[in-house]
Amino acid sequence: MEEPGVQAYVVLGLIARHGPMTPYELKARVEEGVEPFWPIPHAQLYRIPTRLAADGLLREEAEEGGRRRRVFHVTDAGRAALRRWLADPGGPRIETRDPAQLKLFFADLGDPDDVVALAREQAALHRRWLETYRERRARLDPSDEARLTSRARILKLGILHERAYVDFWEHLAEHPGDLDL
Amino acid sequence: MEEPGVQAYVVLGLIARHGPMTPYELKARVEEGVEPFWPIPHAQLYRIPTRLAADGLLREEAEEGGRRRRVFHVTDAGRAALRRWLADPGGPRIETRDPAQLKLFFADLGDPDDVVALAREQAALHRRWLETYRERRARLDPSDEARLTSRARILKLGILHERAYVDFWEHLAEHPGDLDL
DNA sequence: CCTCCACAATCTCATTGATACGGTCTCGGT
DNA sequence: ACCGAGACCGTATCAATGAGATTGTGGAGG
Repeated sequence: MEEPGVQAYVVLGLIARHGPMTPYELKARVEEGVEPFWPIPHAQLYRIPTRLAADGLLREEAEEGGRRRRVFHVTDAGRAALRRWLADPGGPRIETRDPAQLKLFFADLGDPDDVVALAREQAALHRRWLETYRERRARLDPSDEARLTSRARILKLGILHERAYVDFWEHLAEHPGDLDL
Repeated sequence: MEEPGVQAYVVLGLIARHGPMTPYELKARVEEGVEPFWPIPHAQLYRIPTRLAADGLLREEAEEGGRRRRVFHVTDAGRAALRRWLADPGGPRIETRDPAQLKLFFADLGDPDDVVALAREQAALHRRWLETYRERRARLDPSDEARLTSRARILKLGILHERAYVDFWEHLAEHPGDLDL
């Protein structure tokens, strides 16, 4: 059995938390919550559970009916693997891919006005994300103790994060040429 | 000619700025500066210039000698493509892949102590990055006007960014259970 | 002259990403 | 009851990618 990749733990975790699921529902849950720190293209959400089932970490239960949906359940082995993963503070390096920072990096090769346009665009974009995170946090369900805590925490990080972006790009849009914020 | 991907503009930009280069030197420059916002596995830095040369955006010049190094030069078409790209404020969505945030997201499925260990680890990690960015900014060469500006700006963003991470993880390590920083 | 290590490029191969395609269910209208 | 439309759901396809092993070169020191 190959050591599962990080993506695998996303599906393991989602199923462990919310109960048996089809790949399509996984897709919805990933888009909802996981996307900002670990995007997964939807086709993967059909391939990964298949592999996990072959490794015994999930159990597949075919639904009847023309739309042959496949419902996946966690096995004890799956839960154990998940806990092992959570207990290990290591993992692959964090990665960011931001085309805007790239354009800023190469700004000396282009027109100075390009930077201003870029900054305006990015400021708007990150303001929108900041807003959606704030709203989500406001709408958190206060029942369900453990869930609330972990949800509030990552939203907090998202907000901190987007605030840094907004500050940076807004400042750049309004005071280009100023080197220290 | 296929529309070039983002990675292509990284090599185009680096060669346009620093002059003709071999893939190996590209690798070094990417590791130096681009990695934090657009990582590229080194093998790509051999494949991409080949393709760009086929598209006429680079020109290949084989070096003599047993070590058949290939030096790539920008063409006018290459420079034009680069400027067009820089002038367009759009681009693909920003993406982040952070295993630590993922573990935090699933924290409700594991032992509460795991979070503290994770937070400590991450705080240390991001403190180190914060330090290296600060040092780099201190060591910036004040000659070379345009270069300095764009370099200082992205370092600034990196610092803002890492500071947000450090604040978050440090706080979490010391006051787990506290929901608003 | 030989050895060792950093330098440099390429190869391989399973995995991925992107996306088109093929079904199926539901619901409103007739 | 029948139909059409659009959302829902799953799979197939295929080139591109990522990881990392492998091959080879040049130079410095013994």
